[in-house]
Amino acid sequence: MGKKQKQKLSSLTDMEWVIMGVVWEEEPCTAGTVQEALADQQAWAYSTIKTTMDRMVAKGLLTRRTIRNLNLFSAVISRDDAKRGELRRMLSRAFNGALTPMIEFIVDEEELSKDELQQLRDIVNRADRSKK
Amino acid sequence: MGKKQKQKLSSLTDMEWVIMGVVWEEEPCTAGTVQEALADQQAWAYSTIKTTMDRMVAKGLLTRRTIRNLNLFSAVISRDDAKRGELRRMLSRAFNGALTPMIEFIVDEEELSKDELQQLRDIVNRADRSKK
DNA sequence: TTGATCGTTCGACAACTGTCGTATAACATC
DNA sequence: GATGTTATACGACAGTTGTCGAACGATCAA
Repeated sequence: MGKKQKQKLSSLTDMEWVIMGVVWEEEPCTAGTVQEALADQQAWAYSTIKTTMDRMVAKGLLTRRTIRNLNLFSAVISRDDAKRGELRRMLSRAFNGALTPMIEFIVDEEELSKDELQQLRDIVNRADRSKK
Repeated sequence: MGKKQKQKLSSLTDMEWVIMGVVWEEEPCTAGTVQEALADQQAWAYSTIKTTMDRMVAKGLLTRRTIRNLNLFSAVISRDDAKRGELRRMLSRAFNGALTPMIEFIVDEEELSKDELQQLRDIVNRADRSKK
């Protein structure tokens, strides 16, 4: 089978995004590590994080490897998978699943600075060239 | 104050999107109307829809006007508001809140057909021109 | 061996969401 | 007025998410 396994299109909750953010950087890591990494932004109790991470294992977002009494967690999905999931979810809810309507919306609803517009054009041009 | 009241960035649940979809078309309308409009796609009981719409009033997504024993609901937020909310939410979770990283991601991760790419370029060019 | 520590396990609880059923109130009709 | 049809009002329940506290097991250093 090809590279497109359509793996359940994982969608993360707010807290899951925050936790994954740390895991992607530090994996494999413990709940304690995550807590420390977040200490200055989020005042979460250890058990809050641990519970959530356990649930994430149950949901297939993380894997757990146990050494002695240490729980080392690793990500099952990549950051890009997560981004893709988020993007697709948003598209299907708000833009009928298609990309161009979204771009159109952005271009005429959001206030893009000339600068951003230029950036967009650059990106598109670049891609166009490389795709040629 | 300007036109940018930052109104709580409403984020809709799946079901709310579906219901709003009908309300935006038919408003002001009753729960029964919504149920009928969805009958061929969703097998929701009347009370499921009604309960959800009542909750949406409580959340400020809909308003209710009562005439006799009739509940007429109308949307508080526009479809564009909802789109904007969805888009922003997605951006802040997955792309650090910024647009260009997302566009970049799309361009090199998603498989855009040459066609779509051309569309994108058209849109951007058009915007660029009108903005000039 | 005895604490002090650190990590784990487990159970709890309140919101919010999806989902209904049922008991009622209003109304149109015969 | 009796009756059927509608729409409403309410309460309920399970599952998910955010959030902990407390009890308990393992480690390490004195």
